[in-house]
Amino acid sequence: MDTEAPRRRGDAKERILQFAETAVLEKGFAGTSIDELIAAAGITKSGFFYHFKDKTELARALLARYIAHEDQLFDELFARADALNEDPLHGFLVGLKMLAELMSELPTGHPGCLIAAYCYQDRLFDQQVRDLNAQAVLAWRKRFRARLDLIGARYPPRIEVDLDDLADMLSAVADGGIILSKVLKDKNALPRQIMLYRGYVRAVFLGA
Amino acid sequence: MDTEAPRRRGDAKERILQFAETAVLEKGFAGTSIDELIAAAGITKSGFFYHFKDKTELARALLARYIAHEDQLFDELFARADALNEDPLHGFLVGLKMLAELMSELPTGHPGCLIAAYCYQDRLFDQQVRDLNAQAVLAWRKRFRARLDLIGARYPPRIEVDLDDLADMLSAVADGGIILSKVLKDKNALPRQIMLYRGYVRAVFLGA
DNA sequence: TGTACATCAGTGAACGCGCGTTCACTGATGTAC
DNA sequence: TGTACATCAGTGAACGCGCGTTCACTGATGTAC
Repeated sequence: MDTEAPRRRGDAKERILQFAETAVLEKGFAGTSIDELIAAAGITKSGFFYHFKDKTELARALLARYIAHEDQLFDELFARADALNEDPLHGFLVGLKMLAELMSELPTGHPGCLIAAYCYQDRLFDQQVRDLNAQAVLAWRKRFRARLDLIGARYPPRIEVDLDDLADMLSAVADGGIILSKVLKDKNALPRQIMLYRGYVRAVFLGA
Repeated sequence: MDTEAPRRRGDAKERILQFAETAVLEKGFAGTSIDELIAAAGITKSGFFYHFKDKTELARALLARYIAHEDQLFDELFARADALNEDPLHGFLVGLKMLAELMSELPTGHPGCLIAAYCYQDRLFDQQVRDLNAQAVLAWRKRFRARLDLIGARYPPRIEVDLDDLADMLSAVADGGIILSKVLKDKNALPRQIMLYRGYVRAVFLGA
């Protein structure tokens, strides 16, 4: 029943990042010690400082890795959704449904959004990290806004909404849904909120 | 230009709680030291341990105080909104607008939601604190669900939504909006999200 | 009204552990010739 | 193909500061008689 991956020389950095992400989402950055990460990763403290010059470099690497993963996930998910569908509105609605399903398949619920976690401890980080965080949120706004523009060109909105706000709302509902799920220990709260957002988008462009 | 309140004997506990809330929202619980709180409050470390038997008791007191404040705010705000209006739907819509305006009047934006902050470091706290957190979210669901039931009885929904989910969505949009505002350093992001939620509620019960 | 005692709201000094960080060193792997 | 050297991915020991916590004590305020 030993499911641990074998510890190959050279994997340590990625193992550190993996454990660190989980730990930071559970206990915060200041509450996560280098000692516990190296214990989990199976290297010594000096090994840690070989890979990261100090703890703030870990924070930076962690966030950059998280953002890259999320971007890739959204790229792939909406590409798959669009492949099933010509229409930009229906492609988006399918994508949102796939997103909700993906979230409900997570066996122990969503582990948390690192952007949100960092936001609630941002005085611990330098400006570079805060900028990285803001950049990620703006990139998501841009991504979904472009999609909503495409939809709006074909389906004149029935409800007057600002499309930047509607694009931001997906980030907001996702972050808020994650918090609901975590606090209530109900992993379905997040997918239900995403489906509710989907219902709003449908109502905006197709009417009630 | 000295705007500091005079330090009366006996105020120290409340001063600690005040500083602690701000600090915890900016740096997390583990990142906030007792030393900095007593320095800000102007007492010694032993004074801190006179008021709180250990640091986790501070966490508990902080959360209980925050939840009580929020509950009071919602009570008063929706009572005022209802006083202006007979109809439960229009009372709710007015209340949401007042909430959005209240949020936009905060000079430096919303300081953050302690529920969300605790959620992202919940392994730092004991079960009692986690339960307190979950209880608060469930109470808000109950509060807004009761309101939506009242509305639904008079205005049959035009869009099929689960009313518990719609009630939860206000918490989600508020938490998500706070994160947007903080990360983007745009204090209007939160009130705009609240108004967007308001638009959804209107569409559900009045149609597009 | 004065005195005795109790409680409240702290003080001051000490403690030890865990934290992030540094530095000199090393054994395995990769590269040039 | 063998050897010399460089780089990679770490090790081991030490350091000092800041952290949460304890304990014996104290001066101001409140209460009983």
